[in-house]
Amino acid sequence: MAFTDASLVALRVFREVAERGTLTAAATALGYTQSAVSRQIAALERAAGVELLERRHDGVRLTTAGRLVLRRAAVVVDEIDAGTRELAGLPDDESTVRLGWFATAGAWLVPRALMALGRTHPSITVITREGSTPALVRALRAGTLDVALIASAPPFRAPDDETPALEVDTLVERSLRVAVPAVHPLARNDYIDVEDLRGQRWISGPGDPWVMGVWPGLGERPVVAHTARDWLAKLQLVAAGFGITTIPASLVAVAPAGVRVLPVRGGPAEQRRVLLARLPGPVPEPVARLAAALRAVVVETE
Amino acid sequence: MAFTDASLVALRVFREVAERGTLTAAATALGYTQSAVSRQIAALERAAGVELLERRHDGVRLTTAGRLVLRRAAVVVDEIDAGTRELAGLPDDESTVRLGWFATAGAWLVPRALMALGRTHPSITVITREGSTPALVRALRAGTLDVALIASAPPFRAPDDETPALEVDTLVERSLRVAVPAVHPLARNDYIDVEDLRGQRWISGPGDPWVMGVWPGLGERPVVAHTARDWLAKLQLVAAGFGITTIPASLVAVAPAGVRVLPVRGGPAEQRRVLLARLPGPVPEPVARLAAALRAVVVETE
DNA sequence: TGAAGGCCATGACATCTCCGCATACCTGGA
DNA sequence: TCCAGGTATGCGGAGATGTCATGGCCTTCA
Repeated sequence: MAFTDASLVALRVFREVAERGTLTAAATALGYTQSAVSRQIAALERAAGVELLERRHDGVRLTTAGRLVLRRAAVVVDEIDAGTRELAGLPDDESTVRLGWFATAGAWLVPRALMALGRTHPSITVITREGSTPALVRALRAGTLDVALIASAPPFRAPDDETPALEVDTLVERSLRVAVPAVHPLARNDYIDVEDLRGQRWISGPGDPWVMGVWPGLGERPVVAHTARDWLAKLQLVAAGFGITTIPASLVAVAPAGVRVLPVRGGPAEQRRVLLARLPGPVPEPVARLAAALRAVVVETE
Repeated sequence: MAFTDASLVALRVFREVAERGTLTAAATALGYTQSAVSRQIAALERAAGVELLERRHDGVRLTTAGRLVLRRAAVVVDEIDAGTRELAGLPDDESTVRLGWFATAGAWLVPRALMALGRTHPSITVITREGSTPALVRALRAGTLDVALIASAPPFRAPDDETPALEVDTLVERSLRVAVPAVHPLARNDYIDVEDLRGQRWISGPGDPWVMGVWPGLGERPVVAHTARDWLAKLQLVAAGFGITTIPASLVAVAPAGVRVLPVRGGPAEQRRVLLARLPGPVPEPVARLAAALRAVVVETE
């Protein structure tokens, strides 16, 4: 048994696992049982003669050998898929870009950029997908995305520490702001003093409230009145006066009526970056066009 | 069932079939039965939804779809093999060149070039294989050879008519000569008149005697006393006085004692070319070095 | 501290795939 | 007409690959 005896199915499954970070998730994505995926991976590892995955309590991570195999698997699977299209007489998808984005980018940046790109380069097809930073990074490494918009907060670490390092480009850096109800006392000024944020009722995202939704560094356990993943929901909750929340400056333009978005003074600067990440290597022309469109939107919203 | 469901084994088998030109030959090369190969190909065709091979009485030929699939299969199989080496911790075989050659080139050109290359570029490994022109061309197309030495006779047609056309480079063009026993009456002069070739006893290669071994265009049924595939055998037969044979000028240097190699005057010029062929695309540096070494040998033997 | 819920591995079993063997079939050449 | 060289195919056994059900491990939360 050698790596030569690996099966295409196993390679496909492996790529999916690498992208999802979990055997179970990969299984449901592929319409398999978790058991089947487990066995496929086991078979692939037997063929490779090495552990490809590091099992952890919350899923799996690629080992060094796993990353090697992933690169090969991505090429192989892509080649097979390209052959499939070719046999079907479909055009080469050279003009299709697969873009991933973090939730916030979907509210303004992505649609604007796609509109602009559609006007200037109607021949470019863009397929997009929302995802968390780890999910997007995994998808880039698995070759399932060409490019991804990623959010980054201080201390602005690289999205992952694998090799080869992703090529990361800062699209924009802005200060974090706070969204308050228009009728809220804090809405009277054109800015908010950081001290006034203490004791407020917060609307945060799901999970760790410090991660998203609550002003960082307040040092107190925040009062989280509501949690919501969706920006529209959050902002409507704010508009209705149920609390306040942090918001990136880029969403100012789409804040609904009844919401004021204000900068915060005092305390350390809370910068947020929007990154454009992709695997190192030559940049296909459609990808460059899309990147340019994204940059243009950022600049004109400046 | 879609091309997506093709199996790696099937792709490997298919490449071998494309290279050998015969299911049976591919089977023995792979250690399979002909039956297994036939089924694998059938399965691949079912997956592709198209006939990949045109069945002929003397073997198979690739259809248009077959050529498409072959290109993909070569990439995929190479990728898997590269992954295998990588996992085994072996170095990337970037510095290995796979060279194919026709029988005559093995007597002088290939060993000389390898010696020279070994002196100037000891880090380059060359793996070689002898084969007929069709076999070499198929191997190039299957991605099993990087470059091949091919013999060519008038009217100097391209080695095949598939697309993309092979990149062919004429290494040398020389006139065909005749090897006669040193004691033969024809050996008295420094050349032979074409008329004197009539009625001679010939030592030809196997198969059609006009193809190799007998002077072309004599218009008579030649008297073939012996047939031999091997140059050493042929030349020793000549030396022993059992007949005469045609010989490319490049072998003059290795003709044994008792044999004279003479040019022929009169009649149309019988030119023979040695070609260097490879798939179109970028030329890896080691391949370029090898080509240079081959050219150098040709020039210095001029 | 115990229950729940996320993850992965694995034994049991049904099914399908794939190979070798033997054989049938086709075609061109002696 | 027979032979030689090719490919296709029915048959049976071995192995690969799914599902189901279960078990173990870890973290979280009440």
